[in-house]
Amino acid sequence: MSHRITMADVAREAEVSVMTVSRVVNGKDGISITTRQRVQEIIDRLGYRPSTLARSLVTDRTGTVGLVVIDNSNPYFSEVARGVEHVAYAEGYNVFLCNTEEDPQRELRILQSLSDKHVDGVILCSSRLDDADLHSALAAHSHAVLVNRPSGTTEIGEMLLDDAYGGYLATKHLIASGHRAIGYLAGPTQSFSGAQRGTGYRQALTEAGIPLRPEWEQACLPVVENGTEKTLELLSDHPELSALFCYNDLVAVGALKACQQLGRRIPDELAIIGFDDIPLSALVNPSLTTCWSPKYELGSQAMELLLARINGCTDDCTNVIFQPELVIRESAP
Amino acid sequence: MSHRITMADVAREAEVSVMTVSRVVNGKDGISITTRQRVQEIIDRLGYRPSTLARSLVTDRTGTVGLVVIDNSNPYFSEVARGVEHVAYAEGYNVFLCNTEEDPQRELRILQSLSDKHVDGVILCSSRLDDADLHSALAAHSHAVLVNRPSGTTEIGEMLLDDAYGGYLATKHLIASGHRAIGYLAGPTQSFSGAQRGTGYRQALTEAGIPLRPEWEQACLPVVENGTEKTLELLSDHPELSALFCYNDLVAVGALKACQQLGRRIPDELAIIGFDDIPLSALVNPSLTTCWSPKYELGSQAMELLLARINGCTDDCTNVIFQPELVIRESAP
DNA sequence: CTGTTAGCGCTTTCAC
DNA sequence: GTGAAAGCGCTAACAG
Repeated sequence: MSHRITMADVAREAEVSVMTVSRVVNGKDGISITTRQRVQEIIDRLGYRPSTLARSLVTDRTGTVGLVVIDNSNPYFSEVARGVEHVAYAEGYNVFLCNTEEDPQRELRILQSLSDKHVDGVILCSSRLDDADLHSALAAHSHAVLVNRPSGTTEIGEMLLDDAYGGYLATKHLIASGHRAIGYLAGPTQSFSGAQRGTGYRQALTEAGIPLRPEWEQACLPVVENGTEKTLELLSDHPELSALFCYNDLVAVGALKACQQLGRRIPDELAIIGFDDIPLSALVNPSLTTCWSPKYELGSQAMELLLARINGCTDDCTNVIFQPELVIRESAP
Repeated sequence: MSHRITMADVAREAEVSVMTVSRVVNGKDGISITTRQRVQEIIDRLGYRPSTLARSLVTDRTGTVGLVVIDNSNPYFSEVARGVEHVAYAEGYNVFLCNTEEDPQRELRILQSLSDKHVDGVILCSSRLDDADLHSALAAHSHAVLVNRPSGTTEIGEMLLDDAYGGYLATKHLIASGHRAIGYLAGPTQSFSGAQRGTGYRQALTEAGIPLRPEWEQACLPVVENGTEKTLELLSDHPELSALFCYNDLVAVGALKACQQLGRRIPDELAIIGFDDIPLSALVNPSLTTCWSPKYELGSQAMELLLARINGCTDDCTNVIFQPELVIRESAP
């Protein structure tokens, strides 16, 4: 790398001032067509590219945003990320992808580092911070959108799924099939969606006149392995369970494996419902009944909303609540 | 956002020069212990954070890197990305994640935008650019590491898997099981790994004295759906095939589905081997025999190598070639 | 239409 | 030990 071409280089070559070059670069008017052409020619010939760094220092805009997720190798998040990246690319933005790995301290440090990098905004997906930490960390950011969690303030955008309704739908489906002993593998304790889905689950039971049994609910990590472990525990403690509603599809696949180990047949000896409808759920055997979630849209819309806010939109840049849909497959027909 | 605290603010409050604050912030010596403490106290009290933007403008270092992949929602790439992000985080770097979506033009534009953002380096995973475009696009970057593709120059780092050996291993395994009519679903035509795996496939056949049949090789997109389609085509044209080596696990799962449609039993009526060993391959039914690839390590090591190069390492910052390993499961026991 | 001046927030160099 | 001056590459505000 010898020397990066600067505006001064172009200006010298074109025998104009730096300001004139700046005007051409930014397509501002108030420039004679001939100068513009001459400068543009030189820009092209020299292969000049403006330094976004220098520009950012004065405009206070970087053309970057941060996307904070739990774990990009989880198919759910990688699909959300794809949605974000897709609209970011279309708008000329670049996105910093950061994994919190379920660690609130790490999440805090990430938010800090993104602020240090002067991102124009952040998208926080499934944050595991408590309200106080969340709001203080977000105070350093001019714009933010929360996915899968309400913000409690109009300062922060939100992109939500009606998780409670999803839990309700799933549980009702199980009840309609005659199940009354239905367990819930509830996901991480700090997960807002996990709590909401639990609300829907309980509402469906109550509506059906089935008494709630707290011991049928069990927290778990949102990964296959822990799904298997917790299912084994739950079924060992409560063999009477005839159905299981799972926090997400990964956990549900874990439950599937547990049943295989136990020789318990699905759906006859245990019906299982997952959540998210990741591609995997259609590919396992038996295939998974699940609640569809608009993963890609959650991401793309979150980015749209963030952009709207960055560009000064206030009222009509509305938050969105998506509705889940039950996808019926073999594990709970 | 009212007003971001700057060094000048701290300097004023501490009644020292900006330079002194800078020294404290950067831990440089040549400062009395008392001044250092006093300044540090004020930094903490004011919550001052240095502007990486301003710093970058003078140091020419941004603490950011670009990661370019085909599609982050492909489990292979999302795992590579996790590896990259993990070591980046540990070293205080942030990573821009970009999807090319198999589009060379888009890949070119992405590389351009990353250069505009002054990233300290880029990691290009499974680039689909031809050599000329690749090298001209990389000329704008001070440091680069290629994953899954040789660079042909010591200027650019490389992180490789011995793909030919993987193809050889897989094919040999099938031959050892008595197969002689073995097809190859070869992946995208511009894929370097696809070509290499093909080389290994052919070598194994030749060694076994089995004549090569080009019509048994078929390009395909590296996704489930196209795997299904191309398998249906291939089996319809060549029903004599008794085994199939697939570019990656997604294609192999696609082949699995094709067989289900056809009522062709696996592995008895068609043996299938995939590549990469993504989590999915152990979860489908029948489970997939495949070539394991060190996805996370490919990412983490690529980032380590890039950092070494950024930090001025020249000779002993060596490229790495990983060895694949055959993972035998049900689809080709 | 075009140029000049100032300054974004920091580090580098050199002086004291 | 500490500070003053200059400048990284650009844009905003005002002149002319």
